[in-house]
Amino acid sequence: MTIRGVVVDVSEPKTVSTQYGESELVEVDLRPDRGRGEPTTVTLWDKWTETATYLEPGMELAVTNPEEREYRGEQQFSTTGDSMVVVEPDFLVDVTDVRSWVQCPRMYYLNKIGGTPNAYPVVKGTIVHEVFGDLLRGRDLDESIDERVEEAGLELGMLGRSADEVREEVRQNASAIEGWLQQGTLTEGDEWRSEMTLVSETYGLKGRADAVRRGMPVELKTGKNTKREPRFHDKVQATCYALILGERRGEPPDTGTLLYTKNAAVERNEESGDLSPAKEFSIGSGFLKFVLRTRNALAAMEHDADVPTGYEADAKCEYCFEQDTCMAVSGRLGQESKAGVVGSPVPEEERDYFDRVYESIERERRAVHREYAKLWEQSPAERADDDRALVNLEPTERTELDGGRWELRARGTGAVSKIREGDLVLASDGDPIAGEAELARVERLGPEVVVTADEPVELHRLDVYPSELSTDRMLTALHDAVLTQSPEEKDVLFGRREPDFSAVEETFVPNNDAQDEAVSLAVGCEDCALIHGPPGTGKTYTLAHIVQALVKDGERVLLSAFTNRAVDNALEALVDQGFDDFVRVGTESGVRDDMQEYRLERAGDPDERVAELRDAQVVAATTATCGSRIMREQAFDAAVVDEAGQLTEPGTLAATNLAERFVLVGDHQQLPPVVQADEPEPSDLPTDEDGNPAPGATLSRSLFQRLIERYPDASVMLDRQYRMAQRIQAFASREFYGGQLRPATGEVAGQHLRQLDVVDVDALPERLSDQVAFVDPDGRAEGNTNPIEAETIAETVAAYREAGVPAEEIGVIAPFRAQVAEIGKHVPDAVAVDTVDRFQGSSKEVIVISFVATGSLDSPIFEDYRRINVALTRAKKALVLVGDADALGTDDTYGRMVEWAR
DNA sequence: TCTCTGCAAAGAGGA
Repeated sequence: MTIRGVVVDVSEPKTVSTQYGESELVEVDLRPDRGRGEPTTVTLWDKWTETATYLEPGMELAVTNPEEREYRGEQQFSTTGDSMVVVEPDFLVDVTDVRSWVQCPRMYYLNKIGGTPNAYPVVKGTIVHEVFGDLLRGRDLDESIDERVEEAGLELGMLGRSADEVREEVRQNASAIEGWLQQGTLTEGDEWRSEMTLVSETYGLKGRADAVRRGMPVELKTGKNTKREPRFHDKVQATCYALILGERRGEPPDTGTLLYTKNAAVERNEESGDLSPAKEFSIGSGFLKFVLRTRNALAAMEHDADVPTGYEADAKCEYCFEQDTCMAVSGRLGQESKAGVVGSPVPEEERDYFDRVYESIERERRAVHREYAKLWEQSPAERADDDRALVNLEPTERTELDGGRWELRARGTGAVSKIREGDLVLASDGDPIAGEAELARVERLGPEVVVTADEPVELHRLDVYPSELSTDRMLTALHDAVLTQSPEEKDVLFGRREPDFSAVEETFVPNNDAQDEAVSLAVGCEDCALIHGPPGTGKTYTLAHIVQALVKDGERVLLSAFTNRAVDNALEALVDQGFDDFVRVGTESGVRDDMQEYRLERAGDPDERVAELRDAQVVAATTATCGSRIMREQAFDAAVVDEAGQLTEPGTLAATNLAERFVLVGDHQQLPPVVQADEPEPSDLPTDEDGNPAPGATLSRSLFQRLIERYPDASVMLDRQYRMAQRIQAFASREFYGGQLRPATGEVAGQHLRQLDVVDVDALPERLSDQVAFVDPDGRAEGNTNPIEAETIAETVAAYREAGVPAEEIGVIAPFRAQVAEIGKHVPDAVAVDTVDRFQGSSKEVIVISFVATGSLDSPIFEDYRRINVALTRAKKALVLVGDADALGTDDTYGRMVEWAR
């Protein structure tokens, strides 16, 4: 049994005499049910009083196996010898973070904001870990080493290491592993699992254990340790895994193993001590509790987004390898630090910005943690209608691939989910938490589901695997922007100076003034240029011209965007213009097939790989990839960023940090960045002098929008659109672009379906003969669907089809995923049916929009008018709005839309 | 019960 609730009060510690002598206690008042229940008191005894010192009202607390008693008619609880106390159990602490926290809380913080550098020990450690896994899977040693070193070609090249030298070093480490495996430690009955993904609901921990042998954790270290005992922080790490394994099995393992593989390379006469690589240690309940208290200290600090000072630990700073960094960061950000402070702080507005963005990112991190919680929130059966998992798969085939990986196949159920091909997912035997689960890559979806994974799991279920990668990368981008950029480079970001431009006389785009001005602005900018591209205005085409013009000036250019699709589209535009001297950085599954030939391979000869990147004049990658440790070391003259309106501030910074100056291309009147966290009410946000949210106070306001509002003179709006008929674009132009958006030519303005040879307009019903139509089907919303409306949509689509419009040229847009699925049942596959959000960026001759809502517009999805802007501007020749006129009329903007469409 | 794209990850060194 576990008592869990929100802390309302924490008493002062008291010392009392008990039958066992003096004991300390703290009483904590909790409200169960996430703060909704009646308050109850939990007494924390002895060492758990340490955890009480971090507790504050508002934090969540869980106590396992408490003693329950009645006191004056009230139910009270207290810790027992079997109890575990967990602070903020929903906050999932990474096991490696507990390890670095034990070394020094400030080291944890520095790692978190600074990211992992491309350092040789890290890269080598990774290779040795992979070889370890291969050996456990019974693979040939030499073959494994050759392949794993080859795979790290790019990283090794960046570090100036030769493959031969690395192979030799890895071989020495691996021989220690092999020797240990052969020592008889590995017997027939040994049960091995390598790289085990572990998540603990009870203790709020997650991580990947290097290996688990007979239920006991084995951690591999590529360093040496000639002491008898494993290093303390290594034991802490292994014990965290023991804690999680204990939750799964009822009883934690009593032994952990550390494998120090460099011991094998130490000369016996050089150093005395214990040279055996494998060191075992026993895991007692006291140690398990210590590890959990450490985790609690970390979680409590994260609750308030506090910054550790280093005084929390008794580590000696003068021996610390991070001392210089630690002092420099403290100095720049004005933080208190045990190691001391060096340098002077950055200006106050920059420190405030850092704090605000940091908090926004940490809110987002907590939202990702809640996604993890959904892994165990519901039983598999209940999840049948949940779109974050594919359940009830029937495993059909398991094939071992070259390199020891497995291809797993299963029969699907045809259910829809947010899982897509190429995604990284948790593949499991049906229970992703307590059962066998492995990280896997989705290769194919459909009637047959195909994934690849390291272990041959019985494929019954796939779950979305939440990732903190983008939050981590936003954080390092923030770090780099504030701490590594020069004061001059930061002036514009912090509103201290108007962006500078030098005059450009050349003509780049002869037949479109705004596009030409955009290219001139971009080429002449000294700081930044902002290109505002409404729907259909040729922003990708313009962007490609900008890249080419910069290249012609001898500049090294970074081309980036939020999505892989946008990056590849921009490259396609470049290829169309006859330019293909670029390198595409990204994962194989992310890059479109026709761009694979430009993709930078990671594997190969170190010198060749790194030369390919270093010598590239144009490098293209998503902003997430710009934050990777490889890209962070690249430098560019200019960064050109597409889809900038959909990027968070720190997301944008990941790209702009790498360049001297930047060009942002986007449209802040279309969809804003996707943010998972519930953001504070606008009234609760700190504001700037114009009444806008202060920079970075919310992630859902893009840097593009902030800068374009702050520096209108640094921007150009592309005002001529090549997509929509005049009649179709009119409403969007008026509502969202101040009437500035207009058709590029008379031909564009006068487009009509009758111009398509295959279409017989006379065959269309009267109400669909105009370019814009409104239909009220008199439907009824049922949750997020409206079946009657879906039928009307299907009839409308059928009418266009019968008149000769090809299915490929018809698109249907709905606000909700559920309605998308409903409509999908009634229209041919070739008709694209999708949510507004996923339709952004594409267009069709005919667009039919389903509004779903009846009676009123009470879903938050209708609150952001930018969503209707996107929906209405996808159509070229015909647009049909299908919805309840009364519901739409309850809102002024939607009401005007109906008036316009009728 | 609102919308959702990116990413793999991996860690040595000492008084």
